[in-house]
Amino acid sequence: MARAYWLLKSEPENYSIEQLKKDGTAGWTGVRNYQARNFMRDSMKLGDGVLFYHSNAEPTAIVGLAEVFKESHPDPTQFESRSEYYDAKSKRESPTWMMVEIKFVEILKRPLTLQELKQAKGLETMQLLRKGQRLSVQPVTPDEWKTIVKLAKTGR
DNA sequence: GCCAACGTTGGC
DNA sequence: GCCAACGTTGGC
Repeated sequence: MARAYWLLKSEPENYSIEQLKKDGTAGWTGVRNYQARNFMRDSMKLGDGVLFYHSNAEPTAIVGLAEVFKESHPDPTQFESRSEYYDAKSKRESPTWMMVEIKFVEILKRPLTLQELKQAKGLETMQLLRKGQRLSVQPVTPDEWKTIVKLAKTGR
């Protein structure tokens, strides 16, 4: 199967691309939205490309690349009663929340701000740019991926 | 199964 | 900090 592509949002105050670079890999814990979970559980495969996006940031931007390092497995924080992600209804025999792990690839030479992405040719239908789109895990098309990687390399 | 109330996300 | 958009909850 061909490599697929994704966009993951993170608030840099919570977890930034710089931190991912330091850590090398990161478990994507704490996702508590069913649609986002389904993407991680069903569709994200080893080696898939990941755009790392800083939300609630100055500026909001795609800041780096990563890839799927470990496919779907249960998010342990759902069972940790002291975690802010604790879910009392989730059972160990049938965990509600799944996660993947990602591996750092690179920090973009320059961040691609939301503003710039909105103006870029070829990204008009990108999910991230759709009004009201709040999903923290989103699919990215191969064309969008290509466009974004090229934008990051070439300046503009 | 509808839908109002409430909570969360995230750009600005 | 505001608030629009969306998801979830729970009464009926």
